[in-house]
Amino acid sequence: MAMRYRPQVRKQMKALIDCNNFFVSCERVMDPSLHGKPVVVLSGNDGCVISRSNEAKALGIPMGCPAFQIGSYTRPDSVVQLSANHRLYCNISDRVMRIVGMEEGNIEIYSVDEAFFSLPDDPVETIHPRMAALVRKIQQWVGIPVSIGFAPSRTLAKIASHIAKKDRRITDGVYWLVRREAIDTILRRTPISDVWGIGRRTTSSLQEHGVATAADFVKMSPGLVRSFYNVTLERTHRELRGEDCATVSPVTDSRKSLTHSRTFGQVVTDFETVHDAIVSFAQHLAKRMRDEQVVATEVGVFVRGDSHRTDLPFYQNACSIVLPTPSDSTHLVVEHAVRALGCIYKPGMVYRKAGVWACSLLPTSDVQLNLFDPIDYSKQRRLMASVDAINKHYGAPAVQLAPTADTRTWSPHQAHPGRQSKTLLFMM
DNA sequence: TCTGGGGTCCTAGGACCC
DNA sequence: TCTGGGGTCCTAGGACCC
Repeated sequence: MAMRYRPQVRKQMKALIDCNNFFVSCERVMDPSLHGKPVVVLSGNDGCVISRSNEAKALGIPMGCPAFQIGSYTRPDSVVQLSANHRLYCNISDRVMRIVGMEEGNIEIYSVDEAFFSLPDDPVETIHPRMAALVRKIQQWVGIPVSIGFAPSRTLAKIASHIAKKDRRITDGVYWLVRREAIDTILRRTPISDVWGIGRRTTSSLQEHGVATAADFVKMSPGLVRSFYNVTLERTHRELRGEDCATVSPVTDSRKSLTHSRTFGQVVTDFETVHDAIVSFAQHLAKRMRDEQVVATEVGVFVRGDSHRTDLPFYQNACSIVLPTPSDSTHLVVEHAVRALGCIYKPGMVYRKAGVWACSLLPTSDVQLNLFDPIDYSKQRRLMASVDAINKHYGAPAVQLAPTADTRTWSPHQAHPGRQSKTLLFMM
Protein backbone atom coordinates (compact mmCIF):
# COMPACT_ATOMS: atom_id res chain seq x y z
CA MET A 1 0.00 0.00 0.00
CA ALA A 2 2.90 2.34 0.73
CA MET A 3 3.94 4.34 -2.29
CA ARG A 4 6.31 7.20 -2.88
CA TYR A 5 4.64 10.32 -4.07
CA ARG A 6 5.86 13.66 -5.31
CA PRO A 7 3.68 16.65 -4.57
CA GLN A 8 3.40 18.63 -7.74
CA VAL A 9 4.32 22.10 -6.59
CA ARG A 10 2.48 24.15 -9.15
CA LYS A 11 3.42 27.62 -10.05
CA GLN A 12 0.11 29.12 -9.13
CA MET A 13 -0.84 28.71 -5.52
CA LYS A 14 -4.15 28.81 -3.71
CA ALA A 15 -4.70 30.96 -0.66
CA LEU A 16 -7.44 30.76 1.94
CA ILE A 17 -8.40 33.71 4.08
CA ASP A 18 -10.37 32.78 7.16
CA CYS A 19 -11.90 35.08 9.79
CA ASN A 20 -11.05 33.95 13.31
CA ASN A 21 -13.96 33.08 15.63
CA PHE A 22 -16.00 35.12 13.19
CA PHE A 23 -19.36 35.69 14.94
CA VAL A 24 -17.68 36.43 18.27
CA SER A 25 -15.24 38.78 16.53
CA CYS A 26 -18.19 40.65 14.96
CA GLU A 27 -19.80 41.07 18.39
CA ARG A 28 -16.48 42.43 19.67
CA VAL A 29 -16.44 45.03 16.90
CA MET A 30 -19.77 46.27 18.28
CA ASP A 31 -18.77 45.94 21.92
CA PRO A 32 -15.03 46.14 22.60
CA SER A 33 -15.58 45.36 26.29
CA LEU A 34 -15.98 41.71 25.19
CA HIS A 35 -12.27 41.45 24.41
CA GLY A 36 -10.40 39.10 26.71
CA LYS A 37 -13.61 37.50 28.01
CA PRO A 38 -15.00 34.05 27.27
CA VAL A 39 -17.78 34.74 24.76
CA VAL A 40 -20.05 32.38 22.82
CA VAL A 41 -22.65 33.07 20.14
CA LEU A 42 -25.75 30.89 20.22
CA SER A 43 -27.82 29.54 17.31
CA GLY A 44 -31.49 30.37 16.75
CA ASN A 45 -33.63 29.76 19.84
CA ASP A 46 -30.38 30.14 21.78
CA GLY A 47 -30.06 26.41 21.21
CA CYS A 48 -26.38 25.67 20.86
CA VAL A 49 -22.94 27.24 20.57
CA ILE A 50 -21.98 28.23 17.01
CA SER A 51 -18.98 30.47 17.67
CA ARG A 52 -16.50 30.68 20.54
CA SER A 53 -13.81 33.12 21.60
CA ASN A 54 -10.38 31.65 22.38
CA GLU A 55 -11.14 32.12 26.08
CA ALA A 56 -14.34 30.05 25.71
CA LYS A 57 -12.40 27.37 23.80
CA ALA A 58 -9.84 27.29 26.63
CA LEU A 59 -12.67 26.48 29.07
CA GLY A 60 -13.35 23.35 27.03
CA ILE A 61 -16.75 24.45 25.66
CA PRO A 62 -17.10 22.47 22.41
CA MET A 63 -18.57 23.68 19.14
CA GLY A 64 -22.25 22.75 18.92
CA CYS A 65 -22.55 22.46 22.69
CA PRO A 66 -26.21 22.85 23.77
CA ALA A 67 -26.53 26.11 25.69
CA PHE A 68 -27.93 24.40 28.77
CA GLN A 69 -24.79 22.26 29.03
CA ILE A 70 -22.37 25.21 29.25
CA GLY A 71 -22.73 24.86 33.01
CA SER A 72 -20.99 21.49 32.89
CA TYR A 73 -17.77 23.17 31.68
CA THR A 74 -17.73 26.30 33.80
CA ARG A 75 -19.97 28.61 35.78
CA PRO A 76 -22.53 29.67 33.15
CA ASP A 77 -22.45 33.30 34.33
CA SER A 78 -18.72 33.49 33.70
CA VAL A 79 -19.34 33.13 29.94
CA VAL A 80 -20.93 35.92 27.91
CA GLN A 81 -23.68 34.29 25.84
CA LEU A 82 -25.08 36.16 22.84
CA SER A 83 -27.95 35.37 20.49
CA ALA A 84 -26.82 35.25 16.86
CA ASN A 85 -27.26 38.39 14.78
CA HIS A 86 -26.76 37.15 11.22
CA ARG A 87 -27.56 40.48 9.64
CA LEU A 88 -24.60 42.04 11.40
CA TYR A 89 -22.33 39.13 10.44
CA CYS A 90 -23.30 39.39 6.77
CA ASN A 91 -22.61 43.11 6.78
CA ILE A 92 -19.17 42.69 8.28
CA SER A 93 -18.43 39.74 5.98
CA ASP A 94 -19.20 41.96 2.96
CA ARG A 95 -16.67 44.52 4.14
CA VAL A 96 -13.95 41.93 4.68
CA MET A 97 -14.60 40.32 1.29
CA ARG A 98 -14.55 43.69 -0.45
CA ILE A 99 -11.10 44.43 0.91
CA VAL A 100 -9.79 40.99 -0.12
CA GLY A 101 -11.31 41.44 -3.59
CA MET A 102 -9.77 44.89 -3.88
CA GLU A 103 -6.32 43.56 -3.04
CA GLU A 104 -6.36 40.15 -4.71
CA GLY A 105 -8.79 40.42 -7.61
CA ASN A 106 -10.99 37.40 -8.25
CA ILE A 107 -11.97 35.66 -5.05
CA GLU A 108 -14.16 32.60 -4.46
CA ILE A 109 -16.33 33.38 -1.45
CA TYR A 110 -16.72 29.98 0.14
CA SER A 111 -18.70 30.88 3.25
CA VAL A 112 -19.58 33.91 5.34
CA ASP A 113 -16.09 33.89 6.87
CA GLU A 114 -13.84 32.26 4.25
CA ALA A 115 -12.65 32.96 0.73
CA PHE A 116 -10.13 31.38 -1.63
CA PHE A 117 -8.01 33.25 -4.16
CA SER A 118 -5.11 32.47 -6.46
CA LEU A 119 -1.60 33.82 -5.98
CA PRO A 120 0.79 34.67 -8.79
CA ASP A 121 4.06 32.93 -9.49
CA ASP A 122 6.13 35.00 -7.05
CA PRO A 123 8.65 33.75 -4.50
CA VAL A 124 7.07 33.04 -1.14
CA GLU A 125 9.45 35.56 0.39
CA THR A 126 7.55 38.31 -1.41
CA ILE A 127 4.09 36.84 -1.02
CA HIS A 128 4.35 36.36 2.73
CA PRO A 129 4.81 40.07 3.63
CA ARG A 130 2.04 41.01 1.23
CA MET A 131 -0.36 38.59 2.95
CA ALA A 132 0.73 39.83 6.37
CA ALA A 133 -0.10 43.37 5.23
CA LEU A 134 -3.57 42.19 4.16
CA VAL A 135 -4.16 40.63 7.59
CA ARG A 136 -3.19 43.95 9.24
CA LYS A 137 -5.34 46.00 6.89
CA ILE A 138 -8.48 43.97 7.67
CA GLN A 139 -7.78 44.22 11.38
CA GLN A 140 -7.33 48.00 11.14
CA TRP A 141 -10.17 48.78 8.74
CA VAL A 142 -12.84 46.36 9.95
CA GLY A 143 -11.59 45.16 13.33
CA ILE A 144 -11.76 41.47 12.42
CA PRO A 145 -8.76 39.17 13.02
CA VAL A 146 -8.09 36.92 10.02
CA SER A 147 -5.64 34.17 9.09
CA ILE A 148 -4.24 33.33 5.68
CA GLY A 149 -2.78 30.04 4.51
CA PHE A 150 -1.34 29.39 1.07
CA ALA A 151 -0.22 26.20 -0.63
CA PRO A 152 -0.35 24.37 -3.99
CA SER A 153 -3.98 23.27 -3.41
CA ARG A 154 -7.02 24.51 -1.54
CA THR A 155 -7.02 21.53 0.86
CA LEU A 156 -3.40 22.22 1.80
CA ALA A 157 -4.14 25.97 2.06
CA LYS A 158 -6.87 25.09 4.52
CA ILE A 159 -4.41 23.17 6.70
CA ALA A 160 -1.97 26.08 6.45
CA SER A 161 -4.61 28.58 7.53
CA HIS A 162 -5.41 26.48 10.61
CA ILE A 163 -1.76 26.64 11.61
CA ALA A 164 -1.71 30.37 10.93
CA LYS A 165 -4.69 30.76 13.24
CA LYS A 166 -3.44 28.47 15.99
CA ASP A 167 0.09 29.82 16.26
CA ARG A 168 -0.81 33.41 15.57
CA ARG A 169 1.95 34.95 17.65
CA ILE A 170 4.60 33.09 15.69
CA THR A 171 2.98 33.32 12.27
CA ASP A 172 1.70 36.92 11.97
CA GLY A 173 -1.55 35.31 10.88
CA VAL A 174 0.06 33.89 7.72
CA TYR A 175 1.43 30.40 7.09
CA TRP A 176 2.52 28.76 3.87
CA LEU A 177 3.01 25.16 2.85
CA VAL A 178 5.01 25.08 -0.33
CA ARG A 179 8.19 23.06 0.04
CA ARG A 180 7.82 19.34 -0.02
CA GLU A 181 9.61 18.68 3.28
CA ALA A 182 7.38 21.17 5.08
CA ILE A 183 4.25 19.62 3.59
CA ASP A 184 5.41 16.13 4.65
CA THR A 185 6.15 17.25 8.20
CA ILE A 186 2.80 18.98 8.65
CA LEU A 187 0.82 16.09 7.15
CA ARG A 188 2.44 13.72 9.64
CA ARG A 189 1.14 15.96 12.45
CA THR A 190 -2.34 16.37 10.99
CA PRO A 191 -4.96 13.90 12.27
CA ILE A 192 -6.99 12.52 9.37
CA SER A 193 -10.18 13.93 10.91
CA ASP A 194 -8.79 17.48 10.54
CA VAL A 195 -8.60 17.27 6.76
CA TRP A 196 -11.19 19.33 4.86
CA GLY A 197 -13.72 16.96 3.28
CA ILE A 198 -13.12 14.06 5.66
CA GLY A 199 -15.96 13.87 8.15
CA ARG A 200 -16.85 11.57 11.02
CA ARG A 201 -17.91 8.56 8.98
CA THR A 202 -14.96 8.54 6.63
CA THR A 203 -12.56 9.15 9.53
CA SER A 204 -13.68 6.06 11.41
CA SER A 205 -13.60 3.98 8.25
CA LEU A 206 -10.08 5.14 7.41
CA GLN A 207 -8.93 4.59 10.98
CA GLU A 208 -10.12 0.99 10.80
CA HIS A 209 -7.74 0.60 7.86
CA GLY A 210 -4.82 1.97 9.86
CA VAL A 211 -4.94 5.53 8.55
CA ALA A 212 -4.43 7.91 11.46
CA THR A 213 -2.85 10.98 9.88
CA ALA A 214 -3.02 12.90 6.62
CA ALA A 215 0.44 11.49 5.82
CA ASP A 216 -0.86 7.89 6.16
CA PHE A 217 -3.71 8.76 3.82
CA VAL A 218 -1.42 10.31 1.22
CA LYS A 219 0.58 7.08 1.11
CA MET A 220 -2.47 5.08 -0.04
CA SER A 221 -2.66 4.35 -3.74
CA PRO A 222 -5.15 6.57 -5.62
CA GLY A 223 -6.80 3.51 -7.17
CA LEU A 224 -7.46 2.06 -3.74
CA VAL A 225 -9.03 5.31 -2.53
CA ARG A 226 -11.21 5.46 -5.62
CA SER A 227 -12.37 1.85 -5.46
CA PHE A 228 -12.86 1.64 -1.68
CA TYR A 229 -14.46 5.05 -1.34
CA ASN A 230 -15.54 7.57 -3.99
CA VAL A 231 -14.41 10.30 -6.34
CA THR A 232 -14.79 13.00 -3.72
CA LEU A 233 -12.29 11.33 -1.44
CA GLU A 234 -9.99 10.63 -4.35
CA ARG A 235 -10.00 14.36 -5.10
CA THR A 236 -9.08 15.13 -1.48
CA HIS A 237 -6.27 12.60 -1.79
CA ARG A 238 -4.90 14.32 -4.88
CA GLU A 239 -5.23 17.71 -3.24
CA LEU A 240 -3.14 16.56 -0.29
CA ARG A 241 -0.48 15.46 -2.77
CA GLY A 242 -0.35 19.01 -4.03
CA GLU A 243 -2.62 18.76 -7.06
CA ASP A 244 -5.08 21.61 -7.38
CA CYS A 245 -8.34 19.86 -8.24
CA ALA A 246 -10.93 20.74 -5.57
CA THR A 247 -14.19 22.03 -6.89
CA VAL A 248 -15.50 24.91 -4.88
CA SER A 249 -18.91 26.25 -5.66
CA PRO A 250 -18.61 29.83 -4.55
CA VAL A 251 -21.75 31.32 -3.05
CA THR A 252 -21.57 33.97 -5.74
CA ASP A 253 -22.44 31.40 -8.43
CA SER A 254 -26.11 30.96 -9.23
CA ARG A 255 -27.42 28.67 -6.54
CA LYS A 256 -29.62 25.63 -6.91
CA SER A 257 -31.99 26.01 -4.01
CA LEU A 258 -32.95 28.36 -1.20
CA THR A 259 -34.52 27.47 2.15
CA HIS A 260 -35.96 29.48 4.99
CA SER A 261 -36.81 27.48 8.08
CA ARG A 262 -37.02 28.00 11.82
CA THR A 263 -37.41 25.97 14.98
CA PHE A 264 -40.33 27.47 16.89
CA GLY A 265 -39.82 28.92 20.35
CA GLN A 266 -42.29 26.31 21.64
CA VAL A 267 -44.30 23.42 20.28
CA VAL A 268 -47.27 24.47 18.21
CA THR A 269 -50.46 22.52 17.58
CA ASP A 270 -52.94 24.75 15.77
CA PHE A 271 -53.10 25.21 12.02
CA GLU A 272 -53.30 29.01 12.18
CA THR A 273 -49.95 29.36 13.89
CA VAL A 274 -48.14 26.99 11.53
CA HIS A 275 -49.86 28.74 8.63
CA ASP A 276 -48.72 32.19 9.80
CA ALA A 277 -45.15 30.96 10.20
CA ILE A 278 -45.18 29.47 6.68
CA VAL A 279 -46.56 32.72 5.24
CA SER A 280 -43.81 34.65 6.97
CA PHE A 281 -41.08 32.22 5.80
CA ALA A 282 -42.41 32.30 2.23
CA GLN A 283 -42.27 36.10 2.20
CA HIS A 284 -38.64 36.02 3.35
CA LEU A 285 -37.82 33.44 0.73
CA ALA A 286 -39.39 35.40 -2.12
CA LYS A 287 -37.48 38.50 -1.05
CA ARG A 288 -34.22 36.54 -1.05
CA MET A 289 -34.97 35.23 -4.53
CA ARG A 290 -35.43 38.79 -5.79
CA ASP A 291 -32.24 39.89 -4.05
CA GLU A 292 -30.31 37.07 -5.69
CA GLN A 293 -32.11 37.50 -9.02
CA VAL A 294 -33.38 33.96 -9.28
CA VAL A 295 -36.86 32.53 -9.76
CA ALA A 296 -38.22 29.25 -8.42
CA THR A 297 -39.70 26.53 -10.58
CA GLU A 298 -40.95 24.67 -7.55
CA VAL A 299 -41.87 25.63 -3.99
CA GLY A 300 -41.97 23.20 -1.07
CA VAL A 301 -42.90 23.15 2.60
CA PHE A 302 -41.79 20.85 5.39
CA VAL A 303 -43.00 20.46 8.96
CA ARG A 304 -41.62 18.35 11.77
CA GLY A 305 -42.34 17.61 15.40
CA ASP A 306 -39.91 17.64 18.32
CA SER A 307 -37.67 14.58 18.19
CA HIS A 308 -36.34 15.35 21.68
CA ARG A 309 -39.78 15.07 23.27
CA THR A 310 -40.52 11.37 23.60
CA ASP A 311 -43.73 12.20 25.44
CA LEU A 312 -45.29 13.74 22.32
CA PRO A 313 -46.28 12.09 19.03
CA PHE A 314 -43.68 12.67 16.34
CA TYR A 315 -44.75 13.61 12.83
CA GLN A 316 -42.86 15.00 9.88
CA ASN A 317 -43.76 15.50 6.28
CA ALA A 318 -42.97 17.57 3.21
CA CYS A 319 -44.68 18.52 0.00
CA SER A 320 -43.66 20.56 -3.02
CA ILE A 321 -45.63 22.08 -5.86
CA VAL A 322 -44.47 23.14 -9.32
CA LEU A 323 -45.35 26.76 -10.05
CA PRO A 324 -47.36 27.56 -13.19
CA THR A 325 -44.44 29.76 -14.27
CA PRO A 326 -41.06 30.20 -12.57
CA SER A 327 -41.49 33.14 -10.22
CA ASP A 328 -40.08 35.27 -7.41
CA SER A 329 -43.39 36.91 -6.60
CA THR A 330 -44.26 36.96 -2.90
CA HIS A 331 -47.89 36.46 -3.75
CA LEU A 332 -47.34 33.33 -5.81
CA VAL A 333 -44.74 31.78 -3.48
CA VAL A 334 -46.97 32.31 -0.45
CA GLU A 335 -50.01 30.95 -2.24
CA HIS A 336 -48.27 27.72 -3.26
CA ALA A 337 -46.51 27.29 0.08
CA VAL A 338 -49.87 27.52 1.85
CA ARG A 339 -51.34 25.01 -0.58
CA ALA A 340 -48.44 22.62 0.10
CA LEU A 341 -48.94 23.08 3.84
CA GLY A 342 -52.60 22.12 3.39
CA CYS A 343 -51.47 18.78 1.95
CA ILE A 344 -49.27 17.84 4.93
CA TYR A 345 -50.78 19.50 7.99
CA LYS A 346 -52.29 16.86 10.24
CA PRO A 347 -54.57 17.92 13.11
CA GLY A 348 -53.68 16.52 16.51
CA MET A 349 -49.94 16.52 15.82
CA VAL A 350 -47.39 18.84 17.43
CA TYR A 351 -45.02 20.97 15.37
CA ARG A 352 -41.64 22.30 16.44
CA LYS A 353 -40.03 23.26 13.17
CA ALA A 354 -41.16 24.25 9.70
CA GLY A 355 -39.68 25.68 6.55
CA VAL A 356 -40.24 26.71 2.98
CA TRP A 357 -37.83 25.98 0.16
CA ALA A 358 -37.52 27.02 -3.45
CA CYS A 359 -35.78 24.76 -5.93
CA SER A 360 -34.88 24.31 -9.58
CA LEU A 361 -33.90 27.96 -9.49
CA LEU A 362 -33.30 29.86 -12.71
CA PRO A 363 -31.71 33.24 -13.29
CA THR A 364 -34.50 35.81 -13.49
CA SER A 365 -33.26 36.85 -16.92
CA ASP A 366 -33.83 33.33 -18.33
CA VAL A 367 -37.54 33.10 -17.61
CA GLN A 368 -39.89 32.54 -20.47
CA LEU A 369 -43.36 33.65 -19.62
CA ASN A 370 -46.25 31.30 -20.13
CA LEU A 371 -48.51 33.19 -22.50
CA PHE A 372 -51.56 31.21 -21.48
CA ASP A 373 -51.18 31.94 -17.81
CA PRO A 374 -53.84 34.28 -16.47
CA ILE A 375 -51.40 36.13 -14.17
CA ASP A 376 -49.89 39.39 -15.40
CA TYR A 377 -46.24 38.87 -14.43
CA SER A 378 -44.89 42.23 -15.49
CA LYS A 379 -47.44 43.79 -13.16
CA GLN A 380 -46.36 41.37 -10.39
CA ARG A 381 -42.74 42.39 -10.91
CA ARG A 382 -43.53 46.09 -10.69
CA LEU A 383 -45.56 45.46 -7.53
CA MET A 384 -42.72 43.48 -5.90
CA ALA A 385 -40.20 46.15 -6.83
CA SER A 386 -42.39 48.77 -5.12
CA VAL A 387 -42.86 46.61 -2.01
CA ASP A 388 -39.10 46.02 -1.74
CA ALA A 389 -38.39 49.73 -2.17
CA ILE A 390 -40.85 50.68 0.58
CA ASN A 391 -39.49 48.03 2.94
CA LYS A 392 -35.95 49.18 2.27
CA HIS A 393 -36.83 52.82 2.92
CA TYR A 394 -38.97 52.36 6.03
CA GLY A 395 -37.47 49.11 7.30
CA ALA A 396 -39.06 45.68 6.77
CA PRO A 397 -41.74 44.63 7.36
CA ALA A 398 -43.38 47.96 6.56
CA VAL A 399 -45.41 46.22 3.85
CA GLN A 400 -46.29 42.52 4.04
CA LEU A 401 -49.13 40.15 3.37
CA ALA A 402 -51.99 40.36 5.85
CA PRO A 403 -51.57 37.48 8.37
CA THR A 404 -48.70 37.16 10.85
CA ALA A 405 -50.90 38.79 13.48
CA ASP A 406 -48.93 37.50 16.44
CA THR A 407 -45.55 35.92 15.89
CA ARG A 408 -44.88 35.37 19.58
CA THR A 409 -46.18 31.81 19.54
CA TRP A 410 -43.70 30.55 16.97
CA SER A 411 -40.83 33.06 16.96
CA PRO A 412 -37.52 31.62 18.12
CA HIS A 413 -36.20 32.81 21.49
CA GLN A 414 -33.47 35.42 21.34
CA ALA A 415 -32.79 36.10 24.98
CA HIS A 416 -29.27 37.55 24.66
CA PRO A 417 -29.10 40.26 22.01
CA GLY A 418 -25.65 41.72 21.50
CA ARG A 419 -24.95 45.39 21.05
CA GLN A 420 -26.35 46.84 17.82
CA SER A 421 -24.90 49.67 15.85
CA LYS A 422 -26.89 51.55 13.28
CA THR A 423 -23.80 53.63 12.55
CA LEU A 424 -21.93 50.61 11.27
CA LEU A 425 -24.82 49.53 9.06
CA PHE A 426 -24.98 53.01 7.54
CA MET A 427 -21.24 53.04 6.92
CA MET A 428 -21.68 50.04 4.67
C1' DT B 1 -37.02 22.73 30.38
C1' DC B 2 -33.46 24.01 27.07
C1' DT B 3 -30.06 20.38 21.15
C1' DG B 4 -29.55 25.74 14.53
C1' DG B 5 -29.93 26.91 9.73
C1' DG B 6 -28.51 26.65 5.06
C1' DG B 7 -26.14 24.62 1.59
C1' DT B 8 -23.49 21.09 -2.03
C1' DC B 9 -22.08 16.83 -4.29
C1' DC B 10 -22.19 11.88 -5.11
C1' DT B 11 -24.18 7.28 -5.49
C1' DA B 12 -27.31 3.46 -5.71
C1' DG B 13 -31.30 1.85 -7.41
C1' DG B 14 -35.69 2.04 -9.85
C1' DA B 15 -38.27 3.15 -14.05
C1' DC B 16 -38.21 3.34 -18.63
C1' DC B 17 -36.66 2.89 -23.39
C1' DC B 18 -34.76 0.62 -27.47
C1' DT C 1 -38.74 -20.69 -29.32
C1' DC C 2 -35.10 -17.94 -27.75
C1' DT C 3 -36.69 -13.73 -22.67
C1' DG C 4 -30.54 -9.24 -23.02
C1' DG C 5 -28.06 -5.56 -22.15
C1' DG C 6 -27.00 -0.93 -22.26
C1' DG C 7 -28.28 3.77 -21.83
C1' DT C 8 -30.68 7.79 -19.60
C1' DC C 9 -33.25 10.11 -16.22
C1' DC C 10 -34.92 10.78 -11.69
C1' DT C 11 -34.95 10.47 -6.71
C1' DA C 12 -33.82 9.44 -1.98
C1' DG C 13 -30.42 9.25 1.11
C1' DG C 14 -25.65 9.65 2.73
C1' DA C 15 -21.79 12.48 3.71
C1' DC C 16 -19.80 16.61 4.14
C1' DC C 17 -19.20 21.75 4.73
C1' DC C 18 -19.65 26.37 7.53
